Amino acid sequence: MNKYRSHNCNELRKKNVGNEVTLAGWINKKRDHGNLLFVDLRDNYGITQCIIEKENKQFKDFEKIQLETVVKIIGNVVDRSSETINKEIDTGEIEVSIKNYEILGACKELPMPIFSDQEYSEEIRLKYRFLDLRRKKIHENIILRSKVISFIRSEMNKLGFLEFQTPILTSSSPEGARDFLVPSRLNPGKFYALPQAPQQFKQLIMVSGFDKYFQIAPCFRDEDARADRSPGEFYQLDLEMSFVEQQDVFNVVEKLLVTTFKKFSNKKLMFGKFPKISYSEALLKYGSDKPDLRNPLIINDITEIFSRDDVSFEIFKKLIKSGSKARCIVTKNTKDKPRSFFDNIDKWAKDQGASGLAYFTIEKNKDISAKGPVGKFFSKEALEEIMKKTGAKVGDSIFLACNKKNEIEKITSLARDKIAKELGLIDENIFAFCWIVDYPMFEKDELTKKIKFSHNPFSMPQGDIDKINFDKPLDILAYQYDIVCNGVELSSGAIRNHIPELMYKLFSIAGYEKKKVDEKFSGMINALSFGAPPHGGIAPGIDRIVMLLANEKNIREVTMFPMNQNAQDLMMKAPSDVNEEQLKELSLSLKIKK
RNA sequence: GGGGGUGUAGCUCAGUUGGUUAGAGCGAUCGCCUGUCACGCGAUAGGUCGAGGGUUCGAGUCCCUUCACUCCCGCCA
Repeated sequence: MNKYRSHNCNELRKKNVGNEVTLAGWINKKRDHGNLLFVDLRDNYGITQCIIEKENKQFKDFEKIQLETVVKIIGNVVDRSSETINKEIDTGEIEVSIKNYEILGACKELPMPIFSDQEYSEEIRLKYRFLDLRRKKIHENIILRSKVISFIRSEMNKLGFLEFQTPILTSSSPEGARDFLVPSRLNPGKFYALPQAPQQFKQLIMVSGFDKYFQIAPCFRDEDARADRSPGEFYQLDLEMSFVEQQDVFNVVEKLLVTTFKKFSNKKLMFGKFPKISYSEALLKYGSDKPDLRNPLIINDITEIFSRDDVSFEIFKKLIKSGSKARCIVTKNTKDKPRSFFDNIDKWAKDQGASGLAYFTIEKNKDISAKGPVGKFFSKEALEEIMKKTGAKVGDSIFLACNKKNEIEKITSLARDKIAKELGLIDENIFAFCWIVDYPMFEKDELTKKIKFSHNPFSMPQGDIDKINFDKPLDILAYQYDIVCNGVELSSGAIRNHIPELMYKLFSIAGYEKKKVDEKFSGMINALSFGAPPHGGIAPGIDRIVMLLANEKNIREVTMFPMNQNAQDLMMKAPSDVNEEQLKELSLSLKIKK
């Protein structure tokens, strides 16, 4: 026992009654009855009720102590009478009668209450993060994060993976996100970059013969934030394996995620074995490469219907002639939904920048017919064809949109979420994982019309290498894959291209000359020509995994010291100015736009 | 870079068609209270209504500009 405490605040039970104990913690709450004062003393482990009466010389002083003051309390554990037992807390059967106390850490007037379920502005929370972190929910989230990470570590160790650290100061890479740059003092005018991910290093670890690597790796990307995306930095479970095919990586990660999610959440897994959905199928059926599979709605392409003579929906017909697609979402048995339900969704779609969503409901009196603003444009036969194609039945409704491929994917994807929410189709108590596979190696930049890597330039193209048709780069698929859970992109990975000639070839398609590749990826391209094993890996996002497990919508809720949306740390006041001396040492001068 | 939301007491919020002295709960301070666990009761203090400009006899409320926070689009291989 040290001088601060003999027990923590969640330790004392009935068996301790009669003991003299020393507790230390924060004053969570006081209930002052004038001649009798209850104090809830809180620490990391729990709460113990302490009590002081006016007979105690220190009573008057104690009454005045500010909440959140840190105190040491010496007292006797006493039994609570049956009617005063508090079942809400673990120590609720006893209380500590205060003999003596001592203030260990005084507390000023608080900018925000700690013991409260109130929400506070992000600004206050971030500025006083150390206070915010005392609050129950977020305190528990951070503890959960720690437990999840150490569980993952031990599982990875059991699976034979070795954990290695890779450099934080490395070189800038031309592909991908914007780099954070760090000026070099010893090399004036030159810059390090913080790693966007340890991508090249982990491949070099494979070339070095270590076989299986992992790391809870910090990653740095200078891009704008989102609710599920921290500005600046985040963590990945980075892993890489030698002599593996795609399925080998899947086996490891699937097992790891299933055990992790079962251990840390009560929610059910929708699939024991993650379904595999190709990128192109995902875009067609869900409008997105990160579909929420809890949502049963499916998007159908019905472009062909509009070439029929007995369909007179001229706006769509015209758009389709100029290259647009028509796609629809069927909602089951919605014939009795009020007109406002449909109109609200149409209005919502317009708010999203789409031209709206047309709709009709399939009815049958004598013949099949369609009710709704655009129902009249479809003949009985056309409706029957739509029903055949989409599985729609009498009583179901159909929402339609028509636009260019990219646009229609975007709006139908959003509409799929929106309609499911309106109809309450999403079971919040489920985790629905899936693999998205068969990503294209390249895509066309809409602005520049140039061919560029669609994801990771180091991915291995699919098929027999000798037979790949490099003249049609957009048709080349890659051994590139993502894991998606409940519509959240959890990780992406690939089987890597370990053949230098093939790498040069692919980079040349994306507009990089051999010289440039040698220059920008010198470490890796060189290494690959000295006996590189076939290898592959993946990197699940730790923050997002914890976010799903903690049932939080915002990544800040599972991050100990997050930055705000403008990538500022309001508590530490980062980023900050530096003095002339520092700049001079780095051979830098500032030119700031007004 | 673009679009939306929010901004009123230390904190969370209310504030009507533009109309007297801008309110409530929590917190703070003071007083009363021996079984509370969101203790109770009474009193007091606490406001540049984010900032600046405009319209008006009169602006928390209407208009313009701007700032902060946040959500989304772009971006994130």
